Amino acid sequence: MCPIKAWTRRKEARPQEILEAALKLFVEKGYTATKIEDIARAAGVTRGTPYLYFAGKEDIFKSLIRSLLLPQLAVGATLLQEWQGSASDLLRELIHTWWRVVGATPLSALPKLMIAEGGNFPEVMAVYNDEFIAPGRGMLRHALQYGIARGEFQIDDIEYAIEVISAPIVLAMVMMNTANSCLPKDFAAERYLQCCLAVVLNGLNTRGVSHV
Amino acid sequence: MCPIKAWTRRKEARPQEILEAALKLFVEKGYTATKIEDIARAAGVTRGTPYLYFAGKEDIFKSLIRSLLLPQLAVGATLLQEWQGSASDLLRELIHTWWRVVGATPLSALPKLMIAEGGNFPEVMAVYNDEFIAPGRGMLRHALQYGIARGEFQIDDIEYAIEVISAPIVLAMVMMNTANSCLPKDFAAERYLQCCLAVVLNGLNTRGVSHV
Amino acid sequence: MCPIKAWTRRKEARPQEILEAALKLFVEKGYTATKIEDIARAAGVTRGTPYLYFAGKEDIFKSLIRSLLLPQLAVGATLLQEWQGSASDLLRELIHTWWRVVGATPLSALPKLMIAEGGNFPEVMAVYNDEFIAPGRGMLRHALQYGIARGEFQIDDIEYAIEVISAPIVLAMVMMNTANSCLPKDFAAERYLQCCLAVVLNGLNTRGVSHV
Amino acid sequence: MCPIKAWTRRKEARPQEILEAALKLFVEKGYTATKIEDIARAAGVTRGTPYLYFAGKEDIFKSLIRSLLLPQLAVGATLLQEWQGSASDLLRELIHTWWRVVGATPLSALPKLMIAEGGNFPEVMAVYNDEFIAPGRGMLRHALQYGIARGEFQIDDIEYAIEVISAPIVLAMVMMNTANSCLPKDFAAERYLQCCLAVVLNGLNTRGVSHV
DNA sequence: TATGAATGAGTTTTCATTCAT
DNA sequence: GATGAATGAAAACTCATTCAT
Repeated sequence: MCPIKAWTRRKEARPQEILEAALKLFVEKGYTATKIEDIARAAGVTRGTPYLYFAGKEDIFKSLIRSLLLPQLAVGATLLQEWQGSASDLLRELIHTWWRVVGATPLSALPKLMIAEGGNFPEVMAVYNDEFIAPGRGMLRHALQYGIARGEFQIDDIEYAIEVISAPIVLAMVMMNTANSCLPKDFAAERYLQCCLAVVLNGLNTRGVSHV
Repeated sequence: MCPIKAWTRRKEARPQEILEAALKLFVEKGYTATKIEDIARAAGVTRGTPYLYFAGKEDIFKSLIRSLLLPQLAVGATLLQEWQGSASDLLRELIHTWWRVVGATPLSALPKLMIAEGGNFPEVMAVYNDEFIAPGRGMLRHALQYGIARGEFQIDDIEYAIEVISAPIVLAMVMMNTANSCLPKDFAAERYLQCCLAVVLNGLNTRGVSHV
Repeated sequence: MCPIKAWTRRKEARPQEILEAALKLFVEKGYTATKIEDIARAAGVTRGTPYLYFAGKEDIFKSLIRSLLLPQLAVGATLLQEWQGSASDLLRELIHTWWRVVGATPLSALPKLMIAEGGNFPEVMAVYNDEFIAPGRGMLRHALQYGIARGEFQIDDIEYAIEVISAPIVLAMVMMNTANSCLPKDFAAERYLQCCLAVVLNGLNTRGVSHV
Repeated sequence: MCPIKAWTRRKEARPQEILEAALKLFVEKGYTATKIEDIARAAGVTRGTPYLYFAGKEDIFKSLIRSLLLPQLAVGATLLQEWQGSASDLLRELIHTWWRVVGATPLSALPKLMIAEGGNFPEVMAVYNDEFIAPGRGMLRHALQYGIARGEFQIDDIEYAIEVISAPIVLAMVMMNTANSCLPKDFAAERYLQCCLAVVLNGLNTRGVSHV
């Protein structure tokens, strides 16, 4: 009825600020456990303000995912088209690009978000699968097939291999967004990717020696 | 009054039934989004009954994690102590045992549960890390060190390697508990593990040939 | 979280009590101005209880109208079928019956309710028109046509006459449900109906004398 | 800067436009269900503007009623003073004047407004009764007494007769302001008034014949 | 004057928890 | 032990009102 202190800033960045606050909290506490007022406060506004820009909590969630997903359309697809070198290097490049474009950005929150909340938002899950997961798998698939064609890779089961190769990256993104996760302290992304590629490309076994 | 009184007193597995129902729903919808009444109905009882066995919703969650975790203390530790063969075989054995004991049981729900809800239950997270993650990592670490000592494995960064190797298994467990996940249809665990071990042990590169 | 004093009564009459409280308040203050908590308190329960029986405020309103309307199906239709006497007496009988069945019961609240809120509930309005207004008009129409056929009534415009004849009754019902209405103090329904019928049947002009 | 500055300063009919918009919406949806922003938009201004002219929503409502009521003071009182002819004709004249001055103008919205909202605004209701209803009833009373004095009318209960005679007019005004009302399609006011007067003056019974 | 972003009190609605039966 | 009606604290959402521009 009688506001004590009215707004001082008026930005067109408001919606973005709200989405950023929401992302942080949804990732941290989950969708249902996050209160609108938490989001509002984290965005520096009051209870009613988010409703000026979004229809409600669910709309905030969906807009959030959408705003994360939209810029992702067609990323690094050119990388694959033009590649001339070895499949190993292509895979290295792909993984590093992936991390730069996804893992080291707010996008890295998506996997955790969708693991935790996807079941409650089937349509959002479908969009996520179609526009984020599927293209990513597609690129990996392309690289693996390229390696097989060159006689460089030997893979029995491509679909499963895609899963195996991407899992360390995905799980790292999840863990980076999880407090008290079991990730080694001072997680160094670069070294982790190196380790990941070393295992994936060469395996643990010492080169050329079969201990089986 | 009525001498028959066909009132088959419900077995004392009541608490267990409630926990099972709760596990299913917590995994499916998340902790906060799951209503006590949902749990009660799924367990075939009414709203008030869970409170006869548990102090409240949070107690159900904690009891649930505890009941999953407790039987796990010291599993397969003997495997490691007595192993005589190759490190590759030890790793194979370890992974398969892990899947049998965890992946193919209700325990497989734990990772998703803790990813989604761990942030809201730090103490539970701590227990999970201490009693589930740490021992698992410990066994993997042991196997890797065994392989290094035998000159069989070459690993620069053991802690990261542990993460890389376990990620495909963990993520598979997560996906198995996620509706509309991106897992390939008709996921065949056994073949997936094979693929996983093939990559981890030998890498993608064809044996003995360096394309780098 | 910790109810001080739990319920003492537990009735199946609860929904009815809530509807009665709601009727009183809706008529008194209007739909939007009536708070769920008002209804709850007037029904002797607390905020949450109405939601055990109704989906929400709108459902209470619709259920209310429905519960008022349902018993009305086919009322006094028999009166018309069997009538042998004069049309004047039929009209007298009809008006008195109408008052007894509607005007002197909670049903008398309907006209005011629909005048005030019908615009916001078009479907409810349609039901009200179809099941309450239309049958009533139908009976009046029948009586007037009966009178015309007998050469007893002379009416140029039946539809408008129906309106003219029913208006005093309807408006009386509205006013009876309006605080500080302009109805004469100590409104005596019986005398009002007499007056109404006197005017309608004989007009104000002294019998047989034309002052026009 | 720009010398043209085609910024046609909005006429000072602003408050009037706001009241007109408010009248339309209050009648259509009710006071509480009408949002200030609805009114503002309908008046072609924005949320804040009504507050430049009115203290708040309630003030808009009261100003509205006042602005409708004020011009009504002493309307047609002269008609009564100077009448020389028959009482029937006086009544005819009165009813037609009433319709012209009230029924065919925005004033016709008043009855519905007061029926729906009067209970929440007792002071407004009092003003309405004193300045609108009472004078109207007074004029009718005067005409009826004139007719009785002339031996032209026979009326047992003047106050009730006033109600009976005015009800068709009042209810017509209410219905004209109600969407989906049960009024016959293409309501023709003039014919309705004729019908009304025919019934009121002569009754339904054929002249001079008693069927009772 | 006019705007419209922001506020925050007030309502609706949900649901964990209690307790008479 | 079990039930489920009822509670009431808390969360989602609305909207009259304010005020910097």
